[in-house]
Amino acid sequence: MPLETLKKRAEFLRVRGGARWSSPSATLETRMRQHPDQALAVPRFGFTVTKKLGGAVDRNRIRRRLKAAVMELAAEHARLGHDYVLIAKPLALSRPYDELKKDLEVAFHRVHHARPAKRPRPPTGTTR
RNA sequence: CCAGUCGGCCGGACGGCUGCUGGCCCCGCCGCCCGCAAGGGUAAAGCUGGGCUGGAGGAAAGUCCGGGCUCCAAGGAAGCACGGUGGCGGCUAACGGCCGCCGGGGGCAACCCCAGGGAAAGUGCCACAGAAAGCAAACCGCUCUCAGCGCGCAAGCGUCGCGAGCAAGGGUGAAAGGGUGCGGUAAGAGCGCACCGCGCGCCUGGCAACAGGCGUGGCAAGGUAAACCCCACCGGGAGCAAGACCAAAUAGGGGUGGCCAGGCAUGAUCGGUUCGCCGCUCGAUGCCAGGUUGGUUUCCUGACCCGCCACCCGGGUUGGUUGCACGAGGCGUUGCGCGAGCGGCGUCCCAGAUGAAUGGCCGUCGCGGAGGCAACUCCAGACAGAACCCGGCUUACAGGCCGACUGGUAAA
Repeated sequence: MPLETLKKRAEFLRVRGGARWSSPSATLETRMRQHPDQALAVPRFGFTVTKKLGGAVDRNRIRRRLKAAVMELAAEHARLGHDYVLIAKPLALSRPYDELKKDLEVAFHRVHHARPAKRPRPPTGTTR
Protein backbone atom coordinates (compact mmCIF):
# COMPACT_ATOMS: atom_id res chain seq x y z
CA MET A 1 0.00 0.00 0.00
CA PRO A 2 1.38 3.39 -0.93
CA LEU A 3 2.19 5.77 1.85
CA GLU A 4 -0.42 8.45 2.34
CA THR A 5 1.25 11.83 2.58
CA LEU A 6 0.25 15.27 3.75
CA LYS A 7 0.10 17.67 0.84
CA LYS A 8 -1.04 21.03 2.11
CA ARG A 9 0.61 23.59 4.28
CA ALA A 10 -2.49 23.83 6.43
CA GLU A 11 -2.30 20.11 7.24
CA PHE A 12 1.30 20.48 8.37
CA LEU A 13 0.44 23.46 10.55
CA ARG A 14 -2.38 21.57 12.22
CA VAL A 15 -0.14 18.68 13.22
CA ARG A 16 2.31 21.16 14.69
CA GLY A 17 -0.15 21.76 17.50
CA GLY A 18 -0.03 18.10 18.60
CA ALA A 19 2.30 15.97 20.67
CA ARG A 20 5.99 16.03 19.79
CA TRP A 21 9.16 14.28 20.74
CA SER A 22 12.72 14.75 19.48
CA SER A 23 15.08 11.91 18.66
CA PRO A 24 18.67 12.39 17.49
CA SER A 25 17.60 11.86 13.87
CA ALA A 26 14.36 13.76 13.68
CA THR A 27 11.51 15.33 15.59
CA LEU A 28 8.18 13.49 15.40
CA GLU A 29 4.85 15.24 15.76
CA THR A 30 1.37 13.72 15.68
CA ARG A 31 -2.24 14.68 16.00
CA MET A 32 -5.55 12.98 15.45
CA ARG A 33 -7.60 13.68 12.39
CA GLN A 34 -10.33 16.23 12.79
CA HIS A 35 -13.58 14.47 11.97
CA PRO A 36 -14.72 11.51 14.11
CA ASP A 37 -15.56 9.45 11.04
CA GLN A 38 -11.88 9.61 10.07
CA ALA A 39 -10.83 7.90 13.26
CA LEU A 40 -10.17 4.67 11.40
CA ALA A 41 -8.51 6.25 8.37
CA VAL A 42 -5.01 5.10 7.45
CA PRO A 43 -2.32 7.21 9.04
CA ARG A 44 -0.79 9.95 6.92
CA PHE A 45 2.78 11.23 7.02
CA GLY A 46 4.50 14.46 6.16
CA PHE A 47 8.23 15.10 5.90
CA THR A 48 9.95 18.40 6.53
CA VAL A 49 13.55 18.81 5.41
CA THR A 50 14.69 22.41 5.60
CA LYS A 51 17.24 24.03 3.37
CA LYS A 52 19.47 24.41 6.39
CA LEU A 53 20.29 20.70 6.12
CA GLY A 54 22.01 20.93 2.75
CA GLY A 55 21.53 21.06 -0.98
CA ALA A 56 18.92 19.27 -3.00
CA VAL A 57 20.92 16.05 -3.17
CA ASP A 58 21.38 15.72 0.59
CA ARG A 59 17.82 16.73 1.33
CA ASN A 60 16.47 14.19 -1.14
CA ARG A 61 18.50 11.46 0.50
CA ILE A 62 17.37 12.42 4.00
CA ARG A 63 13.72 12.39 2.97
CA ARG A 64 14.09 9.03 1.25
CA ARG A 65 15.78 7.42 4.24
CA LEU A 66 13.10 8.67 6.60
CA LYS A 67 10.39 7.55 4.21
CA ALA A 68 11.88 4.07 3.89
CA ALA A 69 12.13 3.72 7.65
CA VAL A 70 8.57 4.89 8.18
CA MET A 71 7.25 2.39 5.66
CA GLU A 72 8.89 -0.40 7.60
CA LEU A 73 7.59 0.82 10.93
CA ALA A 74 4.19 2.25 10.09
CA ALA A 75 2.23 -0.99 10.12
CA GLU A 76 3.32 -1.78 13.66
CA HIS A 77 3.67 1.62 15.30
CA ALA A 78 1.49 4.17 13.57
CA ARG A 79 -2.07 4.54 14.78
CA LEU A 80 -5.18 4.81 12.67
CA GLY A 81 -6.70 8.23 12.38
CA HIS A 82 -3.46 10.03 13.12
CA ASP A 83 -1.38 12.41 11.08
CA TYR A 84 2.38 12.42 11.59
CA VAL A 85 5.07 14.94 10.65
CA LEU A 86 8.79 14.20 10.71
CA ILE A 87 11.16 17.13 10.92
CA ALA A 88 14.61 15.96 9.88
CA LYS A 89 17.80 16.80 11.73
CA PRO A 90 21.33 16.80 10.29
CA LEU A 91 22.10 13.40 11.77
CA ALA A 92 19.41 11.79 9.62
CA LEU A 93 21.84 11.84 6.72
CA SER A 94 24.75 10.00 8.35
CA ARG A 95 23.16 7.86 11.08
CA PRO A 96 23.32 4.10 10.47
CA TYR A 97 19.99 2.84 9.20
CA ASP A 98 19.35 0.50 12.14
CA GLU A 99 19.81 3.30 14.64
CA LEU A 100 17.66 5.59 12.56
CA LYS A 101 14.85 3.03 12.84
CA LYS A 102 15.36 2.69 16.57
CA ASP A 103 15.16 6.46 16.93
CA LEU A 104 11.82 6.46 15.21
CA GLU A 105 10.50 3.49 17.20
CA VAL A 106 11.25 5.34 20.42
CA ALA A 107 9.75 8.49 19.02
CA PHE A 108 6.51 6.69 18.10
CA HIS A 109 6.29 5.23 21.58
CA ARG A 110 6.98 8.50 23.39
CA VAL A 111 4.74 10.58 21.25
CA HIS A 112 1.77 8.32 21.91
CA HIS A 113 2.28 8.07 25.65
CA ALA A 114 3.29 11.63 26.33
CA ARG A 115 0.00 12.97 25.14
CA PRO A 116 -2.21 12.57 28.23
CA ALA A 117 0.43 14.13 30.44
CA LYS A 118 0.58 17.29 28.43
CA ARG A 119 -1.80 20.20 28.64
CA PRO A 120 -5.44 19.07 28.46
CA ARG A 121 -6.82 18.51 25.05
CA PRO A 122 -10.08 16.86 24.01
CA PRO A 123 -9.44 13.13 23.64
CA THR A 124 -10.96 13.11 20.17
CA GLY A 125 -10.73 15.77 17.54
CA THR A 126 -13.68 18.05 18.09
CA THR A 127 -14.70 21.27 16.55
CA ARG A 128 -15.88 22.73 19.82
C1' C B 1 61.19 8.03 -20.61
C1' C B 2 60.89 13.34 -18.71
C1' A B 3 58.65 18.20 -19.22
C1' G B 4 54.76 20.60 -21.74
C1' U B 5 50.55 22.16 -25.30
C1' C B 6 45.83 21.07 -27.48
C1' G B 7 41.42 18.12 -28.38
C1' G B 8 37.91 14.27 -27.08
C1' C B 9 35.68 10.90 -23.46
C1' C B 10 34.19 8.41 -18.70
C1' G B 11 31.97 10.03 -14.01
C1' G B 12 32.20 2.75 -10.81
C1' A B 13 30.35 -2.61 -12.32
C1' C B 14 27.43 -6.95 -11.03
C1' G B 15 23.95 -9.33 -7.80
C1' G B 16 20.10 -10.18 -3.66
C1' C B 17 15.79 -8.52 -0.57
C1' U B 18 12.17 -4.70 -0.55
C1' G B 19 9.64 -0.06 -2.49
C1' C B 20 7.95 4.41 -5.82
C1' U B 21 6.39 6.16 -10.63
C1' G B 22 5.11 6.20 -16.31
C1' G B 23 3.63 2.86 -20.37
C1' C B 24 1.78 -1.82 -22.38
C1' C B 25 -0.64 -6.46 -21.34
C1' C B 26 -3.19 -10.75 -18.79
C1' C B 27 -6.79 -13.19 -15.15
C1' G B 28 -10.91 -12.14 -12.04
C1' C B 29 -14.98 -8.98 -9.62
C1' C B 30 -18.53 -5.08 -10.44
C1' G B 31 -21.12 -2.53 -14.75
C1' C B 32 -23.38 -2.73 -19.76
C1' C B 33 -25.06 -5.68 -24.24
C1' C B 34 -26.68 -10.61 -26.44
C1' G B 35 -28.76 -15.29 -24.77
C1' C B 36 -34.18 -19.50 -21.77
C1' A B 37 -29.58 -21.11 -19.92
C1' A B 38 -24.54 -22.56 -20.16
C1' G B 39 -21.91 -18.92 -21.92
C1' G B 40 -20.13 -15.02 -25.13
C1' G B 41 -18.96 -9.91 -26.16
C1' U B 42 -17.41 -4.97 -24.57
C1' A B 43 -14.75 -1.55 -21.82
C1' A B 44 -14.46 5.09 -20.08
C1' A B 45 -13.22 5.29 -14.97
C1' G B 46 -12.27 2.17 -10.47
C1' C B 47 -10.71 -2.22 -7.26
C1' U B 48 -7.75 -7.01 -6.30
C1' G B 49 -3.79 -10.13 -8.11
C1' G B 50 0.11 -10.83 -11.72
C1' G B 51 3.69 -10.18 -16.01
C1' C B 52 6.96 -7.25 -19.29
C1' U B 53 9.37 -2.67 -19.90
C1' G B 54 11.34 2.75 -19.22
C1' G B 55 12.94 5.95 -15.17
C1' A B 56 18.44 12.28 -13.23
C1' G B 57 23.39 15.27 -15.22
C1' G B 58 27.95 16.54 -17.68
C1' A B 59 27.23 20.10 -15.75
C1' A B 60 20.30 18.51 -14.31
C1' A B 61 23.68 24.19 -11.26
C1' G B 62 24.19 29.81 -11.97
C1' U B 63 19.75 31.85 -14.67
C1' C B 64 24.10 35.21 -18.19
C1' C B 65 22.75 35.30 -23.75
C1' G B 66 19.91 33.19 -28.10
C1' G B 67 15.53 30.61 -30.13
C1' G B 68 10.85 27.46 -30.34
C1' C B 69 5.95 27.70 -28.06
C1' U B 70 1.81 30.70 -25.57
C1' C B 71 -0.82 35.04 -24.27
C1' C B 72 -1.02 40.47 -24.49
C1' A B 73 -0.28 45.01 -27.39
C1' A B 74 -0.03 47.07 -32.20
C1' G B 75 -0.46 49.62 -38.18
C1' G B 76 3.18 42.56 -40.26
C1' A B 77 6.06 49.33 -40.88
C1' A B 78 9.05 53.31 -39.22
C1' G B 79 10.96 56.60 -35.58
C1' C B 80 12.41 58.27 -30.54
C1' A B 81 14.18 56.70 -25.84
C1' C B 82 16.81 52.78 -23.57
C1' G B 83 19.80 48.43 -23.75
C1' G B 84 23.18 45.21 -26.27
C1' U B 85 27.02 43.93 -29.88
C1' G B 86 31.84 45.83 -32.24
C1' G B 87 38.72 43.28 -37.03
C1' C B 88 37.10 40.36 -41.72
C1' G B 89 34.67 36.14 -43.96
C1' G B 90 31.74 31.98 -42.93
C1' C B 91 28.38 28.38 -39.93
C1' U B 92 23.59 28.54 -37.54
C1' A B 93 16.63 28.88 -36.36
C1' A B 94 19.36 32.57 -33.66
C1' C B 95 23.23 34.34 -30.52
C1' G B 96 27.16 38.14 -26.92
C1' G B 97 28.14 31.08 -29.58
C1' C B 98 31.32 28.30 -32.94
C1' C B 99 34.95 27.78 -37.23
C1' G B 100 38.64 29.85 -40.48
C1' C B 101 41.58 34.02 -41.51
C1' C B 102 43.87 39.03 -40.47
C1' G B 103 46.26 42.50 -36.98
C1' G B 104 48.70 43.23 -32.08
C1' G B 105 51.15 40.90 -27.69
C1' G B 106 53.62 36.50 -25.10
C1' G B 107 56.40 31.70 -25.44
C1' C B 108 62.77 28.09 -27.77
C1' A B 109 58.36 25.53 -29.65
C1' A B 110 53.54 22.94 -29.83
C1' C B 111 50.47 26.90 -28.69
C1' C B 112 48.15 30.77 -25.79
C1' C B 113 46.00 35.84 -24.82
C1' C B 114 43.25 40.52 -26.87
C1' A B 115 36.36 45.06 -25.38
C1' G B 116 40.52 44.53 -31.76
C1' G B 117 35.17 50.46 -35.22
C1' G B 118 35.94 56.08 -34.91
C1' A B 119 40.54 60.57 -31.14
C1' A B 120 41.89 65.91 -38.42
C1' A B 121 32.74 65.97 -35.68
C1' G B 122 32.53 68.05 -30.89
C1' U B 123 32.93 68.18 -25.35
C1' G B 124 35.52 66.54 -21.03
C1' C B 125 39.66 64.50 -18.24
C1' C B 126 45.12 63.56 -17.78
C1' A B 127 46.07 62.91 -10.20
C1' C B 128 51.18 63.43 -7.90
C1' A B 129 55.62 65.29 -9.68
C1' G B 130 57.15 68.91 -13.07
C1' A B 131 58.91 75.22 -15.99
C1' A B 132 55.25 73.13 -19.06
C1' A B 133 49.93 67.93 -19.87
C1' G B 134 47.55 70.63 -25.50
C1' C B 135 49.41 75.41 -26.95
C1' A B 136 53.17 74.94 -27.24
C1' A B 137 56.40 76.18 -23.17
C1' A B 138 61.93 76.92 -20.98
C1' C B 139 63.66 75.22 -14.46
C1' C B 140 68.90 73.61 -14.57
C1' G B 141 71.31 74.42 -19.14
C1' C B 142 73.98 75.37 -24.30
C1' U B 143 75.59 79.43 -27.89
C1' C B 144 76.51 84.49 -29.54
C1' U B 145 76.71 90.24 -29.53
C1' C B 146 77.49 94.24 -26.16
C1' A B 147 78.86 96.47 -21.36
C1' G B 148 81.33 95.97 -16.45
C1' C B 149 85.01 93.56 -13.32
C1' G B 150 89.42 90.28 -12.56
C1' C B 151 93.96 87.98 -14.71
C1' G B 152 97.37 88.58 -18.83
C1' C B 153 102.40 92.59 -22.44
C1' A B 154 98.94 90.68 -25.98
C1' A B 155 95.81 87.06 -28.49
C1' G B 156 92.60 85.60 -25.06
C1' C B 157 90.56 83.30 -20.55
C1' G B 158 87.26 83.52 -16.26
C1' U B 159 82.99 85.79 -14.03
C1' C B 160 78.51 88.82 -13.60
C1' G B 161 74.55 91.57 -16.14
C1' C B 162 71.26 93.15 -20.41
C1' G B 163 69.65 91.41 -25.11
C1' A B 164 69.20 87.59 -28.85
C1' G B 165 69.26 82.39 -30.50
C1' C B 166 68.50 76.97 -29.19
C1' A B 167 65.93 72.55 -27.27
C1' A B 168 71.02 68.54 -27.88
C1' G B 169 72.07 67.18 -22.51
C1' G B 170 70.08 67.09 -17.11
C1' G B 171 65.74 66.76 -14.17
C1' U B 172 59.80 65.36 -13.37
C1' G B 173 56.30 61.98 -15.16
C1' A B 174 52.43 56.53 -17.39
C1' A B 175 53.11 60.08 -21.29
C1' A B 176 57.33 66.01 -22.78
C1' G B 177 55.47 66.46 -29.59
C1' G B 178 58.93 60.81 -34.23
C1' G B 179 63.60 56.99 -33.26
C1' U B 180 68.95 55.74 -34.45
C1' G B 181 73.21 57.38 -37.04
C1' C B 182 75.96 60.79 -40.10
C1' G B 183 76.38 65.60 -41.93
C1' G B 184 75.59 70.46 -40.50
C1' U B 185 75.86 74.78 -37.01
C1' A B 186 77.95 79.95 -32.83
C1' A B 187 75.01 76.33 -30.31
C1' G B 188 71.20 73.64 -32.20
C1' A B 189 66.96 71.87 -34.78
C1' G B 190 63.80 66.95 -40.36
C1' C B 191 67.83 72.08 -41.34
C1' G B 192 69.80 68.07 -44.97
C1' C B 193 70.66 62.72 -45.91
C1' A B 194 70.21 57.08 -44.94
C1' C B 195 67.35 53.34 -42.50
C1' C B 196 63.02 52.47 -39.38
C1' G B 197 58.20 54.50 -37.97
C1' C B 198 53.99 57.69 -39.53
C1' G B 199 50.51 60.31 -43.10
C1' C B 200 48.84 60.72 -48.21
C1' G B 201 48.56 58.87 -53.41
C1' C B 202 49.02 54.94 -56.93
C1' C B 203 49.92 49.78 -58.33
C1' U B 204 49.72 44.37 -57.29
C1' G B 205 47.45 40.15 -54.52
C1' G B 206 43.04 38.90 -51.61
C1' C B 207 35.44 38.34 -51.40
C1' A B 208 37.33 41.14 -47.23
C1' A B 209 40.02 42.45 -42.71
C1' C B 210 44.81 43.23 -44.61
C1' A B 211 49.63 42.40 -46.86
C1' G B 212 53.54 43.74 -50.32
C1' G B 213 55.72 47.33 -53.66
C1' C B 214 56.58 52.27 -55.74
C1' G B 215 56.23 57.40 -55.15
C1' U B 216 55.62 61.48 -52.08
C1' G B 217 55.20 64.62 -47.63
C1' G B 218 59.13 66.51 -43.97
C1' C B 219 56.65 65.27 -38.93
C1' A B 220 51.99 68.63 -39.18
C1' A B 221 48.29 64.57 -35.99
C1' G B 222 50.07 62.79 -27.32
C1' G B 223 46.79 59.51 -24.35
C1' U B 224 41.84 58.27 -22.77
C1' A B 225 35.77 56.11 -26.19
C1' A B 226 34.90 49.26 -19.68
C1' A B 227 34.46 59.22 -20.16
C1' C B 228 30.27 61.59 -22.74
C1' C B 229 29.82 60.91 -27.71
C1' C B 230 29.74 59.51 -33.27
C1' C B 231 29.03 55.31 -36.75
C1' A B 232 27.13 50.36 -38.14
C1' C B 233 24.06 46.28 -36.80
C1' C B 234 20.37 43.85 -33.38
C1' G B 235 16.15 44.09 -29.84
C1' G B 236 7.67 45.20 -28.89
C1' G B 237 6.17 43.19 -23.67
C1' A B 238 5.38 39.16 -20.36
C1' G B 239 6.16 34.21 -19.42
C1' C B 240 4.29 26.92 -18.85
C1' A B 241 2.26 29.77 -11.97
C1' A B 242 2.26 31.16 -20.38
C1' G B 243 -2.25 29.43 -22.32
C1' A B 244 -6.68 26.08 -23.40
C1' C B 245 -10.59 22.93 -21.47
C1' C B 246 -13.84 20.10 -17.95
C1' A B 247 -16.54 19.16 -13.37
C1' A B 248 -18.58 20.21 -8.64
C1' A B 249 -20.47 22.97 -4.40
C1' U B 250 -21.12 27.51 -1.71
C1' A B 251 -21.48 32.69 -1.32
C1' G B 252 -21.75 36.79 -4.19
C1' G B 253 -21.86 40.06 -9.12
C1' G B 254 -24.13 41.58 -13.99
C1' G B 255 -28.03 41.24 -17.81
C1' U B 256 -32.97 39.92 -19.78
C1' G B 257 -37.91 38.41 -18.89
C1' G B 258 -41.98 37.38 -15.54
C1' C B 259 -44.84 38.20 -10.69
C1' C B 260 -50.94 38.22 -15.00
C1' A B 261 -54.78 39.26 -19.05
C1' G B 262 -55.94 36.32 -21.26
C1' G B 263 -58.20 31.41 -22.57
C1' C B 264 -61.90 28.50 -25.28
C1' A B 265 -65.72 27.90 -29.09
C1' U B 266 -67.83 29.62 -33.76
C1' G B 267 -66.49 32.39 -38.31
C1' A B 268 -63.14 34.46 -42.05
C1' U B 269 -58.01 34.92 -44.74
C1' C B 270 -53.66 32.43 -46.54
C1' G B 271 -50.64 27.96 -47.04
C1' G B 272 -50.25 22.63 -46.98
C1' U B 273 -53.14 18.07 -47.58
C1' U B 274 -53.21 11.15 -47.57
C1' C B 275 -59.54 15.40 -48.49
C1' G B 276 -59.96 13.00 -42.57
C1' C B 277 -57.74 17.52 -41.43
C1' C B 278 -53.33 20.51 -39.91
C1' G B 279 -50.81 25.20 -39.44
C1' C B 280 -50.69 30.83 -39.78
C1' U B 281 -53.13 35.44 -39.35
C1' C B 282 -57.41 38.58 -38.38
C1' G B 283 -61.32 40.98 -36.45
C1' A B 284 -66.51 40.04 -35.00
C1' U B 285 -69.85 37.39 -31.70
C1' G B 286 -70.57 34.27 -27.45
C1' C B 287 -68.82 31.92 -22.92
C1' C B 288 -65.23 31.52 -18.85
C1' A B 289 -61.54 33.93 -15.62
C1' G B 290 -59.30 38.38 -13.46
C1' G B 291 -57.96 43.55 -11.05
C1' U B 292 -51.64 42.34 -8.72
C1' U B 293 -46.05 42.57 -4.42
C1' G B 294 -43.06 44.40 0.64
C1' G B 295 -41.23 49.62 1.31
C1' U B 296 -40.73 55.10 0.03
C1' U B 297 -43.11 59.05 -2.63
C1' U B 298 -47.56 60.78 -5.23
C1' C B 299 -54.50 63.02 -5.65
C1' C B 300 -53.93 59.33 -9.54
C1' U B 301 -51.29 57.32 -13.72
C1' G B 302 -46.54 56.29 -12.42
C1' A B 303 -41.32 56.37 -10.55
C1' C B 304 -37.46 54.31 -7.39
C1' C B 305 -35.57 50.54 -3.97
C1' C B 306 -36.09 45.59 -2.19
C1' G B 307 -37.93 40.57 -2.68
C1' C B 308 -39.33 35.93 -5.40
C1' C B 309 -39.07 32.82 -9.98
C1' A B 310 -36.87 31.45 -14.80
C1' C B 311 -32.97 31.83 -18.30
C1' C B 312 -28.27 33.74 -19.76
C1' C B 313 -23.33 35.95 -19.00
C1' G B 314 -18.79 36.78 -16.50
C1' G B 315 -15.32 36.23 -12.34
C1' G B 316 -13.02 33.83 -7.86
C1' U B 317 -11.80 29.13 -4.99
C1' U B 318 -10.85 23.75 -5.10
C1' G B 319 -9.96 19.37 -7.97
C1' G B 320 -8.96 17.23 -12.72
C1' U B 321 -7.51 17.09 -18.10
C1' U B 322 -4.41 19.37 -21.63
C1' G B 323 -0.03 22.19 -22.80
C1' C B 324 3.88 17.68 -21.90
C1' A B 325 7.68 14.46 -24.09
C1' C B 326 8.82 12.81 -32.05
C1' G B 327 12.64 16.73 -31.07
C1' A B 328 16.86 22.56 -34.83
C1' G B 329 16.18 14.31 -31.43
C1' G B 330 19.88 9.95 -30.38
C1' C B 331 23.04 6.19 -32.67
C1' G B 332 25.48 4.07 -37.00
C1' U B 333 27.14 4.89 -41.89
C1' U B 334 28.26 7.71 -46.17
C1' G B 335 29.21 12.20 -49.50
C1' C B 336 30.89 17.44 -49.56
C1' G B 337 33.81 21.14 -46.80
C1' C B 338 40.62 23.09 -43.98
C1' G B 339 36.75 23.64 -40.28
C1' A B 340 32.27 25.19 -37.58
C1' G B 341 28.81 22.43 -40.26
C1' C B 342 25.45 20.76 -44.39
C1' G B 343 23.14 16.71 -47.12
C1' G B 344 21.82 11.29 -48.13
C1' C B 345 20.70 6.36 -46.23
C1' G B 346 19.64 2.98 -42.24
C1' U B 347 17.96 2.38 -37.36
C1' C B 348 15.87 3.61 -32.40
C1' C B 349 11.67 5.88 -29.22
C1' C B 350 14.98 7.19 -24.71
C1' A B 351 12.27 10.42 -17.41
C1' G B 352 7.61 13.00 -17.09
C1' A B 353 7.03 14.07 -10.91
C1' U B 354 3.57 18.20 -8.97
C1' G B 355 4.53 18.42 -0.42
C1' A B 356 7.08 16.68 -6.20
C1' A B 357 8.65 9.43 -8.35
C1' U B 358 13.57 7.91 -10.42
C1' G B 359 14.60 4.89 -3.98
C1' G B 360 16.07 2.10 0.94
C1' C B 361 19.20 -1.81 2.99
C1' C B 362 23.01 -5.45 2.08
C1' G B 363 26.87 -8.37 -0.47
C1' U B 364 30.92 -9.31 -4.14
C1' C B 365 34.45 -7.21 -7.39
C1' G B 366 37.19 -3.15 -9.45
C1' C B 367 39.66 1.85 -8.95
C1' G B 368 42.76 5.45 -5.55
C1' G B 369 45.73 6.12 -0.75
C1' A B 370 48.38 4.05 3.74
C1' G B 371 50.74 -0.36 6.20
C1' G B 372 52.80 -5.25 4.82
C1' C B 373 57.57 -9.72 1.12
C1' A B 374 52.68 -11.59 0.59
C1' A B 375 47.75 -13.29 1.84
C1' C B 376 45.35 -9.28 3.79
C1' U B 377 43.74 -5.01 6.84
C1' C B 378 42.12 0.04 7.33
C1' C B 379 40.62 4.47 5.02
C1' A B 380 38.73 7.42 0.80
C1' G B 381 35.18 7.72 -3.39
C1' A B 382 34.22 14.49 -6.17
C1' C B 383 30.84 18.50 -8.04
C1' A B 384 26.05 17.87 -7.62
C1' G B 385 19.04 16.33 -8.25
C1' A B 386 15.03 17.22 -14.25
C1' A B 387 10.11 20.66 -13.59
C1' C B 388 7.72 23.36 -21.09
C1' C B 389 11.67 22.21 -24.63
C1' C B 390 16.17 23.21 -27.38
C1' G B 391 21.32 25.83 -28.88
C1' G B 392 25.28 28.17 -26.18
C1' C B 393 28.16 30.63 -22.28
C1' U B 394 29.96 30.67 -17.30
C1' U B 395 31.03 28.36 -12.81
C1' A B 396 31.97 23.57 -9.64
C1' C B 397 34.37 18.71 -9.89
C1' A B 398 37.65 12.91 -6.42
C1' G B 399 39.72 9.95 -9.80
C1' G B 400 40.67 7.97 -14.62
C1' C B 401 41.02 6.86 -20.13
C1' C B 402 42.23 7.94 -25.42
C1' G B 403 44.44 10.70 -29.42
C1' A B 404 47.48 14.53 -31.87
C1' C B 405 51.55 17.73 -31.40
C1' U B 406 56.14 20.44 -29.19
C1' G B 407 60.96 20.64 -26.57
C1' G B 408 64.53 17.50 -24.32
C1' U B 409 67.03 12.72 -23.27
C1' A B 410 68.25 7.67 -24.59
C1' A B 411 68.37 3.72 -28.08
C1' A B 412 68.03 1.95 -33.06
